[in-house]
Amino acid sequence: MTDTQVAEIATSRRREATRQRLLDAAAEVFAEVGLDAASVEAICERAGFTRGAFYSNFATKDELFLELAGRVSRERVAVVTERVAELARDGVEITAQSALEMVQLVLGETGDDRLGILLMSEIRNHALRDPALAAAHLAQDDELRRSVAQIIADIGDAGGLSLRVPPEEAAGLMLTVWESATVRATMAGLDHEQVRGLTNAQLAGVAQLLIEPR
Amino acid sequence: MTDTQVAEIATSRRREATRQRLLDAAAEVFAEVGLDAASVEAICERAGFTRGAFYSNFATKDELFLELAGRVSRERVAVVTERVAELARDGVEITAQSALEMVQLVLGETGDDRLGILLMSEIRNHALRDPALAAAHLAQDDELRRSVAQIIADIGDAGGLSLRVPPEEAAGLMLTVWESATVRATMAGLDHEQVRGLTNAQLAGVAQLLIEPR
DNA sequence: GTCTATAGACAGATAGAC
DNA sequence: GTCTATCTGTCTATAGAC
Repeated sequence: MTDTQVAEIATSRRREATRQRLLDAAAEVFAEVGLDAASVEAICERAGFTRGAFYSNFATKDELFLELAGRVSRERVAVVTERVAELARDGVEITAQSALEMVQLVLGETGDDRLGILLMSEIRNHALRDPALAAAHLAQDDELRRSVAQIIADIGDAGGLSLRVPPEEAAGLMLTVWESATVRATMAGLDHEQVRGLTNAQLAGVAQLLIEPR
Repeated sequence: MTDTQVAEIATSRRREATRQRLLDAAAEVFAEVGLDAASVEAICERAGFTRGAFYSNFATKDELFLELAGRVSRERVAVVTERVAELARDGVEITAQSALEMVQLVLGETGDDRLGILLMSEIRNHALRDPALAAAHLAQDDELRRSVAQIIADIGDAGGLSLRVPPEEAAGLMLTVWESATVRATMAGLDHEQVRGLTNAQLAGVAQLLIEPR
């Protein structure tokens, strides 16, 4: 390996760190004031850089937002798929009233924080007007649904309970209710724990609806 | 009545018309580009006024947005409550498979257009960061839910079918699914009819879940 | 010493408010 | 139509990592 290659790696390491810090700062600022109201200046200030660093790393604010949106969605999917993996690893062992278990598994520690909720809302809002963003958003949403569907199917098999709709539909409904509940609770000004409690309750109710009564 | 009084009424009439035109124009522009990106200039141009007229009627852009948000929510509620009234007037007459009827009644012709969807998303997004807007939004949402719950209860009584959850909960779920479906379909770039079709299908599915199997 | 990521000033454009 | 504030994106000099 030549000296220049070593240098390149070192610099790109530093560069990558700068990128990440800018993305983290942007996430905060976007969540606080929204994409449009967030100035590049404010993002840089939060990250501890000046605008030179910004434009050295991103062509425009939109480009940064796009990358951030992707990151957020991927993280969301990752958390849930991790749960699927856990489930498969430990071997599922669920009893009759697994409605609540299902709930816990779907959102588990995913107790999305306020920042995450605000960011998702911001992304959704912009996706309604930006076809490219919309496509990416919908694709990642589908992936999330498939992951949740997998969990639900596994639980159904293991617990010996039958669902009134296919796992995919059940997953879609659960996710819809989950999002709606978190947004409403956050809007009502509740704190993290309360948001989670309310969301759990809502999800438990839907889970009961989804289970075939015997 | 004196001449000045007549003049005053005429003036306030004209003023009111100006306000409404500004609000209509703002609704369009906000839906198109979002609250922040919508310049007062653009709103005035759309309405056929100059900025002078704007600041004569509204103190700030935010004030106008607040008023518009209220108007949009009230309209939404009005459409649904009107349906409740119709229902009571005509006398309900629904048969076994009233799942779809329920759907039709809930959204009926409410096939919210693209503009309405974008506006609601914009309002929701801002309500997450503005407590005052959030309170108003949640209150109107509750009112809407109560109206729908009323419809559902009526249908339940008339059709002799029992629901697996209280009407309020059923209404909440239907509305959640309704909103989610319209947003997703709109995001996918579907046209008005397709959005409605997809939303109807989703709602029909949920209605089936809500009905007690016999 | 070289190289480049970053700082910070700068220009052009456009916003809101009156 | 004006005035002030602010924002974006560019450009150049430099600090600091190798």
